[in-house]
Amino acid sequence: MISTPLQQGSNAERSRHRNRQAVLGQVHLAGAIGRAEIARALALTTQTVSNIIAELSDDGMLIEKGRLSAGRGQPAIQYALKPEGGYALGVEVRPDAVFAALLDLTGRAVTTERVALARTDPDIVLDHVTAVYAHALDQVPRARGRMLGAGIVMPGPFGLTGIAGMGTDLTGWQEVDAAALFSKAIELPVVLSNDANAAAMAERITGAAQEMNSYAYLYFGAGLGLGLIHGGQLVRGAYGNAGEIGHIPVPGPHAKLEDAVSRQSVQRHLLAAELDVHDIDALDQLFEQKNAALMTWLDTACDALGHAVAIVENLFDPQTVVLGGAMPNGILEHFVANTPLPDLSVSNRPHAPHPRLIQGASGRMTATLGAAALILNRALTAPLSHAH
Amino acid sequence: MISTPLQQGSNAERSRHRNRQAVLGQVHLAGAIGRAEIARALALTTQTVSNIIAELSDDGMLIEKGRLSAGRGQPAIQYALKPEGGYALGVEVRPDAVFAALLDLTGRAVTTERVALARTDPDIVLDHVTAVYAHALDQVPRARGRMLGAGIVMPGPFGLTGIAGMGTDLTGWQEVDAAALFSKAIELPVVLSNDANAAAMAERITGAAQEMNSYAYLYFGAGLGLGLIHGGQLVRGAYGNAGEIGHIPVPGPHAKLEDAVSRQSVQRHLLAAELDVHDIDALDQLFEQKNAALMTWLDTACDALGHAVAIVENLFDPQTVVLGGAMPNGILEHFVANTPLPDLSVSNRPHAPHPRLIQGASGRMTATLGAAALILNRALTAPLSHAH
DNA sequence: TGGATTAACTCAATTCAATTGAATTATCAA
DNA sequence: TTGATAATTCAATTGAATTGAGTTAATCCA
Repeated sequence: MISTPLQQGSNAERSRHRNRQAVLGQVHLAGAIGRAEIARALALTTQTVSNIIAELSDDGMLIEKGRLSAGRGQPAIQYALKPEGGYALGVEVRPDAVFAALLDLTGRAVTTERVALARTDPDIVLDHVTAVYAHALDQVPRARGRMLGAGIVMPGPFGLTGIAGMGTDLTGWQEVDAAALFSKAIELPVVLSNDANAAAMAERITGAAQEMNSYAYLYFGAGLGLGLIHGGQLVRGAYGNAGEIGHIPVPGPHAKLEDAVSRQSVQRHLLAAELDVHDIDALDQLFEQKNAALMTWLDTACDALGHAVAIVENLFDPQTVVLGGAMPNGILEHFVANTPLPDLSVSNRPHAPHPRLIQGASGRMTATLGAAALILNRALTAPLSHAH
Repeated sequence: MISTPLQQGSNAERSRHRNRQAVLGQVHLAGAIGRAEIARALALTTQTVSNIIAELSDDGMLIEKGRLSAGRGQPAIQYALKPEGGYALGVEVRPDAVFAALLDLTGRAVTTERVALARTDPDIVLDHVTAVYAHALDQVPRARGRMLGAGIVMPGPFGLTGIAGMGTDLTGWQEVDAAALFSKAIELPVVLSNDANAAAMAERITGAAQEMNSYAYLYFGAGLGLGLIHGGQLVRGAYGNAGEIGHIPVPGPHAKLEDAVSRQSVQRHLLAAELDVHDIDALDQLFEQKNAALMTWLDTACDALGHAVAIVENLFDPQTVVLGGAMPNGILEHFVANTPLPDLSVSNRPHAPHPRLIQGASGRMTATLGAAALILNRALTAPLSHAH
């Protein structure tokens, strides 16, 4: 589970690979863009970008979008990502179900699926994931042969740690190389991640943080998770377990953060008021009804969330903090509007270019889509070089 | 103050630059190493590495160290960094003084200096820094023309933030482009950073974390700071203010972390016991005497530090946490030995390859040396590419 | 002791992917 | 209509890597 990131030298082939990624990234960022502009952004010559664009068009990853006239000079031919140019599979393995989504190159979900899971042994899970993948390819035959890879979300933390066995992790997966197993089963490059990290990446590909390179993401899952993006890449930590913010002790009535802010927390709180709430829709209904028990929970949760924001801001100094996850949209909105933003923070600046707290994606599929986004990000982002 | 990291494409020249960095990095890491081994580590051909080594030797950055026989085959000629091959200036600007150090390519300090500072206006500071630099070059004439750059540490946070004006930041610097001013004054590439981030990098270049790519560093300065290294690079945050861990509220008797763990904290505590302690040596003496007031402070401080470790471990999942800064060595040792390591942490793993908490550099010059290390790291580390 | 084996190293030729420079095209502005 | 501007293309060049065929210096083993 230790990721030993290969320190690699560069040669012509690897340079071209990097430049292709960077060009795709610029196209993705701009939506539609001309070659000369890409060349300026990447400090390459227009000739080079022309060659790369021709190659990418040949590969079916780009389409022409006509010319855009901007003042004097010949109008630039605009290029955009061709949605059918590549696909990423996103899979989320939960204790009771497997979720899957197939995203096209632009990040749009072309098919999604959920299958129930009776047991979580590796064999069973691998079978289901393989089946789900096969089914997705049947649904979208044009994706065959154009798969970029699969992002797979599993409940963290990975490996044996002090917060394992807290109920969220899967039995039977503690000591196996999950990425290798999946990769062998579905014959695709696989990126493994926890829910929060994946969801964080989704915001960069399709969501609220597309123009941002450094941001933090607070994810409502069973617990509370954190995803960190720095320099356009996920900060995964040495063993892939970065972002376990839920287990941090906080001042206040609760022992740790996710006792105050999480789906489990609200369920427990509502149960004490004799309300047995199991899914997002039921929660949404209570929220629409302004249910008193829910409202008191929200108050404490907002305070605790403010605390989480304080920690994250002071530790990472992000451009913004995105709030998302498996919660009703209305409740996310409520959090964004009512979480007290700490004064004592490096992010409390007078002319901040971004709001300190913004709303991200919501709903059941958030992490599943994020899983696929991990793959898309790899295709669309070149690791940035420190300019000198 | 916003760092917009340039997304750059690659070409032959930039590839070579990257490969030179990577080769130097391998040599630095190994101490002495042969070309074929470097080639394997970087996935380059031996011929390429041969060419680069020849170039670097011509440039005076490497020296031959004889042959090392290792089993069969022709013994490899070993290469090592040539100390005189390059120099980095480290400068720390404090409210009352400017510290400077000149490090050679291997990270050894060849000259250090301290000059008192009456005022901290940019003009005054720039004059002093320029003078200190000139003096360093006089002391070490061979460094002339071989300067790689200057790392400059100033009290953070940079820019206008919610924790500005807390007494640590410098007056007159809030709204200037400090890096540009320094760079113009001393005519060197400049990297700006706060004390904790710089000190963190020092551990990677010369200290306790040379083989690590992902670790956290807790720094005792006036307050308590955090430095994060991920993938061999500093996590600076969007505005360069990442790591302000001291301002985080913690459970316990103190409002925020650095009320319990910092130089100011211990000074305040000792003052209540009628002990006026101003420098590290005096503190060390008290520690040697097992002074009762100091010991009670240490007890609370250890608990608070354990809390900081819990946060850092769960948020970053680092290989280790390094403890260092402007404290007597004995006290750092005490902290490393007595800080309670939280059970509820992703770093609490059964077969951890590294201790969870280790001791880093201590003493007054820690951040100054770290400042120079920022420059050396740039020369010795190529940004890592995610292998595919 | 001496040949086989192994691995590091060198030289020359080749290849890849960038840059350079000159020419062409399409639009805007006067 | 004409000149300026900027995007684009084509052909030649360059820089830095790889490839492939030797050469050298050590260990292993008969």
